[in-house]
Formats: sequence, structure tokens, C-alpha cells
Amino acid sequence: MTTNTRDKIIELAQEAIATRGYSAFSFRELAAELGIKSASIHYHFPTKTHLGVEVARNYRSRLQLALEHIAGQEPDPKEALENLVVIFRQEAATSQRMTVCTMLAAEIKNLPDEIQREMKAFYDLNLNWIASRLLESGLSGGESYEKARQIFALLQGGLMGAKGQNDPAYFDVVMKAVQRLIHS
Amino acid sequence: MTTNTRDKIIELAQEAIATRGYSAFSFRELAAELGIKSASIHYHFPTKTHLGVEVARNYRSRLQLALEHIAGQEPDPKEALENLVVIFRQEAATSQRMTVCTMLAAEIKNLPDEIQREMKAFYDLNLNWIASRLLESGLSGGESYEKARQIFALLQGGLMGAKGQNDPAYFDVVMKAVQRLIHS
DNA sequence: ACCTGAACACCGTTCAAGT
DNA sequence: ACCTGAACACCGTTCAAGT
Repeated sequence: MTTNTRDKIIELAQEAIATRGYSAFSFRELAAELGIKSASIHYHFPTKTHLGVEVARNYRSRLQLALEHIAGQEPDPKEALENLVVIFRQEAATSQRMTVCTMLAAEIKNLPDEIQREMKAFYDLNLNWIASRLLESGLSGGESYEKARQIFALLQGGLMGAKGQNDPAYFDVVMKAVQRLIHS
Repeated sequence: MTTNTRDKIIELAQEAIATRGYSAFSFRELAAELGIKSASIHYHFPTKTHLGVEVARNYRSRLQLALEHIAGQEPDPKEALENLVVIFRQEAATSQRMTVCTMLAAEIKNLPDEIQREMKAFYDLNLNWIASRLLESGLSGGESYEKARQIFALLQGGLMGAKGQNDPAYFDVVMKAVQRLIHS
């Protein structure tokens, strides 16, 4: 069918990284879920690094599309920022996709260079998009730069706290501070 | 001397978890740094879980002392909160000790129950202390509860962002938002 | 009391070999 | 084009054995 082995591997790896982390998941457990041998995964992805890069790039490109969609659809920059919060909440609740990047960010010092570069690009994508919306809303360049980092720290810290406390409400409480930053 | 093997193992493990994560560090690499065999580490810590718990507990008890010291020394609750920010910044800059808990928080779903419980206690310690200071400063119980989570999310998100962007200034920019939350 | 060597089932990776 | 079996050096863990 359309769902080939390669795509299934990426999806399983995504889930595994989100829940347990990059260095904790194994080719052998992925292979077992797919009904093949671990050596077969190396046919699709020569090394674990290649697979990790693909997972990160996969998610980043999907987020980029979503961000472009919001910015194109919603002319009010403050409303666009509210939509970003909604995306983060959904991703956090349903899939674990958002968590992939929080996991990789925490592990970053242990990751191969290629994945580190991918994560750096992920930060830049988010920070630049948030700062652009803040600029549109009338803030100065300096203010936008600072506030973008504060908002993103709240998003990441809120996700980690909700996970650490095993309490989705944690994220929502933290998001109230984001609202205040957006509308001030 | 006073520095026995057991303490050295904890210190090395602490550093290893902070930089690479719990599942990424190995007994064999610790043993090599100590000039002993990996089987010898199991004499001091039966399993990796025991060592992980000890590292987490070790750091948490030190933080608890520091928090009690601040609260006892500084009667002004807002100044006490400022001191907490200073502690986080120092720990982030010099040792990697603060990062231990950010790492473990990210990996939490993959950790043994005992370490998960230790992390939960770490969150409670921080959140309750922050909320207590906010209560003293005149906020209501509900406001203190919410603001404590927002401040802690900024602290954790700021640490992760500084690491992910490899830029210590990231943390300081995020802390400006913490100041605003403290003095509002 | 503290350490070691050897074994176990795990891991990523390689490669010749199968279809 | 896709998968396998067998081998390699790694991992946590156990345990009998050394001092």
C-alpha cells in the first residue's frame, strides 16, 4: 500500500523518541513491532543518526507548513500567536510529536552533529516566526526578540512540566502567562 | 581520603547525566574514569536505578538546604524569589547540576519508578517553595499556585533554550519575564 | 571491604548471502 | 528491491572468586 516500511519506521521512531528519548529506543524493538529483523532497518536508514535526522526533519517541515498556513490565513498577528498555542496543546495532547523536539533539545549534547543542526533549525523556525508576529503587532525588533524567547520558553517549560507532573492542566496554567505576554 | 569511591561515582554520574542523559551514560565509561572495572560499581550501587536515585536525591537535598537558607535569611519574599533565579543561573553556568533535573524530567517516561518519584518530589519542592513566597508577598492561594508554575516553566524552558541554542544569554532574556511575574 | 573475570542477554553496525 | 544470519564491540547485570 501507500504505507511503506520506511514510513512506518519513521513513525515508530518518532513515537519512541517522544516517550523514551533518542538514546533509549532501539532498532531491535522497532524491528519486532514491524515483524522484521533489526538488520533490515539498516537497509532503509544506514545508521541511527540517519533515522534521527529524518524524524526531526519530518516534524520540522510539517510544523513549517502549519506556521505558514496560520500566518497566511490569520492577518491579526496576536490571533496567529494564539493559534500557535493551540497547535502546541493539540500536539501535546494527541500525538507526542511536539515532545520529540523537547526530548531532542534536552539530549542535544549527546546527539550527533547532524541532529544538533536540525534542532538548531527547529529553534530558529519557531523563534523567527513568533518574533515576526510580534513585530507585526507593533513591537520593536528588540522587544520582539526578547518576547519570542520568553514565549517559547513557556511553551517548552509548560510541556515538560505537564509531563513531569503527569498533569495536562499544568500546560494550560502556564499558557495563561503566554496570553499575557501576547496581549501586553 | 574523605573522597571515597562511592562519592566519586555519584559525582561522575551527575556530570554524565547532565551532559548526555540517564540512558546514554554507561557504567563502563564511569569505571574507566575511576580506574576500576564496571563490575566494581555494582558493589557500591547494585543497579543503574540505585545510582540514578542517589544522584537525584543528592541534588534535591542540596537544593532543599539552599531554599531553606534563602527563606530564613531573606524576609522579603520577592527578594527571596530573585535569589532563586540567581541560584538557577549559577548552577546552569558553573556546574551542570541544575541540568540534571531538566534531563531527568525530559526522560521521565523512560525512568524506573523510584527515579520518577524522586523527580516528582523535586517539582513539588520547587513549586511549593515558590508558591509560599508568592503567598507571603500578598497573592491569593490560586494566584500563587498558577504563578509558581509559570515561573518554574520559565526557569526550565530558559535552561533548555540556553542549551539548545548554545547561548547563555537566552537564559537571561527569559529571566526578564520571571522578574515581571515576581513584581506584578 | 572492595575489586575482578567470565558469562548472560542486550545494543548498533557490517556484510555476505538469500529471494 | 528488500530482507536475513552471523559476527563484532558495546551495554547492564550476576556471581563465583580473589585480596
